[in-house]
Amino acid sequence: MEMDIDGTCKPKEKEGEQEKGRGKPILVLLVGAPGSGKSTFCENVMRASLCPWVRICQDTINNGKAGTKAQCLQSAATSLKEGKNVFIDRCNLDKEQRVDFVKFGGPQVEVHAVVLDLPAKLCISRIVKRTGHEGNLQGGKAAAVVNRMLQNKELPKLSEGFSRITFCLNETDVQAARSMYTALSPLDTLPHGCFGQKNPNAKTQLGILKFLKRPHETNSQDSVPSRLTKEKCPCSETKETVSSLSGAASQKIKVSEDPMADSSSQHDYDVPTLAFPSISTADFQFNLGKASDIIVEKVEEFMDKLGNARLVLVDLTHGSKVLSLVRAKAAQKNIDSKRFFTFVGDITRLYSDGGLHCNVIANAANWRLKPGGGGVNAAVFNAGGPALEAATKNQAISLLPGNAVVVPLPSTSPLYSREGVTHVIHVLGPNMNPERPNCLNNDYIKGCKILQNAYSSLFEGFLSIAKTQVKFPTRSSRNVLPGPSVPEDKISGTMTKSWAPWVQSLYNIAMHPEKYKDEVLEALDDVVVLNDMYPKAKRHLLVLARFEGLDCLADAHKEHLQLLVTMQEVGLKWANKFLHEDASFVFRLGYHSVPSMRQLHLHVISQDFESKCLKNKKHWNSFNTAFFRDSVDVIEEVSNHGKATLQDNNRLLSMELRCHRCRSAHPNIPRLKSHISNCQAPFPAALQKNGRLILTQSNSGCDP
DNA sequence: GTTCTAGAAC
DNA sequence: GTTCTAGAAC
Repeated sequence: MEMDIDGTCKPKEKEGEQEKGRGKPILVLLVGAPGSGKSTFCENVMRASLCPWVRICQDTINNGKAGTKAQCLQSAATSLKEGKNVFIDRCNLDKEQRVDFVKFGGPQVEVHAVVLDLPAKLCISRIVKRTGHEGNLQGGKAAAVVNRMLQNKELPKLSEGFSRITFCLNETDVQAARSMYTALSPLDTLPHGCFGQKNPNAKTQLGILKFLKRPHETNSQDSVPSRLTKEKCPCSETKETVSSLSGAASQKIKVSEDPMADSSSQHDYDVPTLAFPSISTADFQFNLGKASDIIVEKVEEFMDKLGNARLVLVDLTHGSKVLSLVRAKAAQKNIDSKRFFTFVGDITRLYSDGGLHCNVIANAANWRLKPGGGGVNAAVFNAGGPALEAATKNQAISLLPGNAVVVPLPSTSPLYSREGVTHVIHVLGPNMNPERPNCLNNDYIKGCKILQNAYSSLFEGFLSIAKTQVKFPTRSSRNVLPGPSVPEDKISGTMTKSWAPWVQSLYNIAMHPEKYKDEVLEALDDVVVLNDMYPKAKRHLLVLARFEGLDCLADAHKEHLQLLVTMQEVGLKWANKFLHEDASFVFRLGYHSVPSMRQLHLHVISQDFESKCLKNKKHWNSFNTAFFRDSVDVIEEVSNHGKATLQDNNRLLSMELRCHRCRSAHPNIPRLKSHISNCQAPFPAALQKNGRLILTQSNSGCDP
């Protein structure tokens, strides 16, 4: 169906219908994620409309604070009785949330929906702007929440009881709908039906709307008054989740679904929260009384260090013995019930099912850190998906009882996107079950100690995350050695930023190669050798410097000369090993002028560039322009001038694509790749000097 | 560093 | 309509 701005959007003016339509207020249910522009929509209509409109916003209905759905319903009833039109300004993303409002419809009231089905990206960017936080964390959280909400969205249907539904898929649609409701006079009605829904005709419709858009209309983002941008988000639906701690009286925590809703203090969504299961009491058959003692004792010990962060003990079942024991003991000790409480629910669905956001969850892991088994471990690995498995493997391959390992969760994991979990901490507790490995045979002296250690490691792991989530770690560890200080703005200012998490992996490997046995090919005192995770050629290794504070080539100075030589020697050794296996290989050893990953690393790369990981211009040019600094040249420069020359990255990385052998130019990556797979031209003369190319004697015959 | 995706280029 | 790039997300 098409939205016909010129025709149907105009109010009908037939006399008979006027009579019928008169005195029949409209209730418009806005449907959309946070940041979709619901409040702005209402405000704009209300400012120019001749009708009496009331905006009922769940976030402000309670004297400027978030209220309940019931309050919204009550207020809507009153306004409709007074003959006013009503906007219901809350997310209303599923049928269940809408049904009570639709019930207002009937001979006295008409119920419409306006669906702001805008791209998630746009909503997220608005939320980030609105909250004034430019940081990655806020953006990431907003993204996680909006994505989660949109994943579960249920678009309204006429069958729910709406007399009219207007779908807006972009800003133009929003404007059209806005003008339509603004133009509505008290005597008008709008045509019934579904308008603007995405369907095979959607493209035609958008075309028409674009065409109809008047030239003087600015886009709606510009026309948003600034006071609105400060306003809180309109859509929270407050869920009440029962959790209890303080003995007899069960305490309710309110968790708003909308992370951006303003509350007097910091919003729940922003509070670092660890959800953890009771360790060892299930399959490992640890005594419940002793375990609950240890939980409370350890929680108490960590309370002082927690700040505003929270700990939540989670169990799947109501009437869980551990939970009630812990509740009673915590109440006895007067532990702050806002920062430690218990929760009944699935630890992998705390947010989606229970409305409780926990950015970190603990897993009662097995010693192999592998999926399977049963209980919490199976559930967590299952929910985390392959991304969790891979990320776990990155951190450790096994765990001893009493220890914990923190695993940052990739955004590809459903636990991240659906639940907003950024880290999983695997914990291994003591085992009293003779059927399971490392059984302690009821030695509770040992067992208690191990369980205490397990909780200590868990909580310490959580604290380390909570701290970094407040702010990114600075590179305070650099420049530990005496020597010339390194200017912070190394090349075009790109290196002054804090290191984002993904940038750290090489650093972690360099500092703790023993934790990465699967990846590391060779670990020496000064260097670590590993395969590049995304090799850009048949053979592509990295030689990492094991040196704190040596993040990139710009950090390399005279005092690192010996290290640079060692890196080259080790790189050569591996290149020669490969040449021994296949004499047709040709290698180059060198550094990127400005690397993407932290920790100085030497690339050892075969010159076939035959790899599906080589995908774009930047990949190619980073190995085939002056951006790539040959190790031999770097050593010479550092030796002579105390530093290596670095080349401006932007220009070089976006240069045209040229074959590294014959220097012919190619329009795109696929064509280049197809060319280099056949090009047998000798390498350019400059590359053949000074040992920049590593090849066998017999292969060097291609030299003209 | 990768992944995702809109829209340019073909 | 399909392929490819470039920018933004993480």
